[in-house]
Amino acid sequence: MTKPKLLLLDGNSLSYRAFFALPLLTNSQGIHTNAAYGFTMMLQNILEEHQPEQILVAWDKGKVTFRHETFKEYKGGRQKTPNELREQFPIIRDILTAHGIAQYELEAYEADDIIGTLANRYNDSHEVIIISGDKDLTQLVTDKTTVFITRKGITDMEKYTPEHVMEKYGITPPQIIDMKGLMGDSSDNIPGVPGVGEKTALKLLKQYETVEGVYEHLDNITAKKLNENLTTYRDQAFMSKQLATIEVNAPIDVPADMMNYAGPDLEKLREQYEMLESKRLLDQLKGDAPSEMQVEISYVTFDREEGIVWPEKASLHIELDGDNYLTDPVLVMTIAMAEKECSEGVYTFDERQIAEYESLKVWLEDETIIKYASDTKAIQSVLHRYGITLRGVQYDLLLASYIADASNAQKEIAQLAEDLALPYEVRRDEDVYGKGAKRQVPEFDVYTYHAATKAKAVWDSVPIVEEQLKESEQYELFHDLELPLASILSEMETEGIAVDETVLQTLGKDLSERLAMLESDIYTLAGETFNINSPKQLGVILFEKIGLTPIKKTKTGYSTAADVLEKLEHEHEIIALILLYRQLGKLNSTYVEGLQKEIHTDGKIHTRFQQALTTTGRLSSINPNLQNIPIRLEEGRKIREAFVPSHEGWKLFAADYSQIELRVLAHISEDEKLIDAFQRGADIHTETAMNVFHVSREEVDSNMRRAAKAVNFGIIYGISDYGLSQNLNISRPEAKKFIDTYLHTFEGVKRYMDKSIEIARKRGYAETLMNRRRYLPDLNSSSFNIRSFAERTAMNTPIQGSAADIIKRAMIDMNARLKEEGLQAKMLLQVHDELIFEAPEEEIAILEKIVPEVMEQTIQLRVPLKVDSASGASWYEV
DNA sequence: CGCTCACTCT
DNA sequence: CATGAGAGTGAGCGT
Repeated sequence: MTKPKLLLLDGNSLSYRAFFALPLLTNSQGIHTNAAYGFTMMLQNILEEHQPEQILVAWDKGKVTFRHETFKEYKGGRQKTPNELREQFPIIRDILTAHGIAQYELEAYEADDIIGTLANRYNDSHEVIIISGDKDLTQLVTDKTTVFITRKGITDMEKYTPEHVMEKYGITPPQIIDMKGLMGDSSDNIPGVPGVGEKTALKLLKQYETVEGVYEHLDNITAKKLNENLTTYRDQAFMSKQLATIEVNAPIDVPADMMNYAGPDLEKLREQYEMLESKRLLDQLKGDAPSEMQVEISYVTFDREEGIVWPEKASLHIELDGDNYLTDPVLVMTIAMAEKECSEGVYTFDERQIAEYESLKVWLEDETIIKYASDTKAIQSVLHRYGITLRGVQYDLLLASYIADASNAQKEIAQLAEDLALPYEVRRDEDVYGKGAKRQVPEFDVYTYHAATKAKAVWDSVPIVEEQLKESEQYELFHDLELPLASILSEMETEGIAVDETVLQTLGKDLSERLAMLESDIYTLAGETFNINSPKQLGVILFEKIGLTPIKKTKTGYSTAADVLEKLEHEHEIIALILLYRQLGKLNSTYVEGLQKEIHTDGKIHTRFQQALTTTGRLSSINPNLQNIPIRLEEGRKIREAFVPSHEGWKLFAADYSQIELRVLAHISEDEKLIDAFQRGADIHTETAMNVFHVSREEVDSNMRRAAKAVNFGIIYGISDYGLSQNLNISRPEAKKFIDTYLHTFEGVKRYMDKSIEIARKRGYAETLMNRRRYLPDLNSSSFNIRSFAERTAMNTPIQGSAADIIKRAMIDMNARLKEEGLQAKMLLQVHDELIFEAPEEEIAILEKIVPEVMEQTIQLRVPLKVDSASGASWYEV
C-alpha cells in the first residue's frame, strides 16, 4: 500500500517568490494583490500536481528566534518586508483557510523548523514533500522526503532528491549544513569562514565530510591563506553550522488529523477571488477555461564562463539603474535567443560578468553573430565603457517602431510589446522601479526577470516589425540609414566635446554683475521690488501698476512674452531692461551654470542625441541640449568660446548646409523659378525680395531682404497673413499681399502646398524623400484649428523631414570617408543642418575639401546643395 | 511633482 | 475660429 502524501509549504518564502515574480497589481480598492494572486496560482499547481492527502503551510513567527541567542546578528541587514507584501499576508491566510488547508506557526521558530520537525516526524509513515523558495530546506532531503525549490516565476520548480543533491553539489543533503557553515549565507547574515565560497566549501566537504572533519584534518590543508582563515574563524564556522541547522525536534503540537486536506469551501474561495478581482481565478472556479494565456519567461544565470553555448543569433538588452546610458550603472544584461539554441531562451549576465567574461566580449564583437536590440545606441555606448565594441547589429526595436510610426517616439519596450500583442507582460519601468523620489532598485530576481522579458520581447518582435517595415517600403530607411547612424551617434556622444570651464566662469561673473545692476534699475523704475522672473508678478507691475496696454493674454494672466513687450518698448523704459534681464538671466542659468553642471571628469560635455523622438525625423539633443547654444546675440554667442578642441594643436571645424530647406522645397515642388534661382547660385532672399516687391537686384535694401527672408521661412512653415504681419510688425493686408505675390510668382510652390495636403489626406500620411512617414489623421478633423495645424504639418514635414534625411545620410557618408582617408578628425555634433568636427590643424585643409564635397554629393536633387565651412580655435570662431 | 511661461536653437 | 515647423531647459507656482 502506498503511503499518504504530506505536503509542507513554506508560507513566507513562497509569498516572497510570488510577490517578486509578478508586477505590483492592485485591485480597485487599491489593495495590492500580486502576491496573493501568485501564491494562489502556485497553490493550484501544487495541489494539482501532488494530490496530497495531508497538507500544512508553515509560517515564521516573531522577529527574534532561538537562533538569535546564538548570534544576535542572525538575519541582520535584511531588507524590511515591503509593506505592499506585508498587507497581503492576511489575504493569503484567508485564501488558505478557504482552501481547507491547515496553517501553523510557533513563537521564536521559523517556518523551516516547523517543516523540519514535521518532516522528521512523518518521514517514515508518509511520503513527505516540501515546497519552498529557500534552498536551505534541501538539507531535509531523504529517500522519503523530497524538496521542491521554486526556480523562476511561480510554476517552475527544481526537485531535490538525495541523487539530485549529489549530482548538483557532490555531497549528501545533511552536508548542505556543513557547506553553509563554511561558506556562510549572506541573505541570512550567516558569516561562515572568510575566503571560503561554494567551490572551496564543496572541495573540503568531499574530502573531510563535515565541518568537524575539516578541523580534525586542518594540518593536511596546505593552502596557506585558507588554512589561516579556517584557523582564525574556527568558532565562527561552528556557529554558522549551528545557525544553518534546521531544528527537527521543535515543540510542535500538531495532531495528524489537523493536516488532512479536506478540499476548498467554494463559496469562501469565490469571495476571496472576487476581492482579488481576478477574472482568471473566478473563471476557473466556474469551471471555465482560463480567460487568457499567460506565459512566464525563464532565464539562465551562470556562475562560470566555461561551458556557455553562445547563440548564432540573439537579442540583447542592458538594464540600467537610471535613464542616462552614458553615466548610469549597469544592473544586468540579458540575451534572448531561439529555443533550439537554449530551452530557457534567455541568458543573463551581471555587471561583473560583462566586465570579465572574455567569451562574451568575443561574441559581442563578432560581426557574423546577428544581434537584435532596442536602442542599440545605448547598448553600444554602455559596452564601450567595458572596452567592448558591439558589432553585428541588424535590428533595433526602438528605431524600427519609430520609423514605422513616429508616434511610437521613445516608447518603452513594455508599450511596444503590448502594441504587438506579445503573449506575456513586459512591465513598465515605472512599475518596477517606482518614480521620482520613490524610485528604488528592486531585488536582483525582479530586475533580472524584467530585463529578461525585454530581451525576449525584442526577439519576438523582429519578424513582425521587419515585415511591417518591408510592407511600407521603409526597411531601407531603417536598415541603411537609421541603424548605421545610431552607431555613429554613439561614437559622437562617447567622444564628447571639450569645454573650457574658465570661459564660462568669467562669463558668469560678468553676467551676475550686469544682472544685479539691471535688477536694481528695474526695481527703481517699478517703485518696488518683485520677482522679475515671475510672469505673474511682472504682469501686475506692468499692466496694473504702471498701466501699460495688455496686448495678449495667456490662460493664466497677462502675456509678458518678448514679442508682446517689444511692442510696448516705446511706452516705458522699463521694458528694454526687463527684456535684457530675461535674456541675460537665461544665459546665466541655462548656459553658464547649466553647462558647467554637465562637464564630466574628462573635461568634456557628452550630450545624447535622441534618434527616435521628433515627428519629422530630426534629431534632438539632451543632457545638455547642444543644439540650441546661443548665436544670434553677441552676449550669448560668447558661450561658444567655451567649446574648444580636445587636443593641443587641434581645431574645431564646422560645415553647414546653406538654405537646405528651401532647396528641398525647390526640389519637391519642382518650382521653376526657385530651381532656376538656386541653379544660378543666387542669394535666395534677395531673389525673393525682387519678385515680391517688383524691384531690381540693386533696389533691394536690407529691410526688403529681411521681409523676404521672413516670407521664405513662413512659406516653409505654412504661415498665415496674420502670423507674418505679427512677425514683421506690418499690417495684415500688407502681409497678405506679400504672401499672395510670392505664391503668384512661385506658382510651383503654390501647387505643392495644395498637392501635399491632398496627397497626405488621401494616404493618411506625409512622406519624405527617403520614405519617412508622419501620419496625419487630423487632416480630417472637423475642428478648423486642428485641421489647419495638420495641413501645415502636411506641407512642412516633407521639407523638414527630407532635410533631416539628407544630413543623416551625409553623416554616414562622412563617417565612411573619414575612415577611408585615415584621418584623425572626429565628428562631434549635429545641429540640424550643420556638422561640427575637431581635427589636428594639418587635417583642416583636407576637411575643407572633403566635408563640403561629401555633404553636397550625398544626394542629387534638382538643385545643387551648398555647404559653407569654417575652422577656428573655438565654436565661436567657426 | 507637474504645469506654464519664458528663453534658446535650426 | 485662431492664426509659423521642429526641439530642451530652467524658474516660478499651485497642488
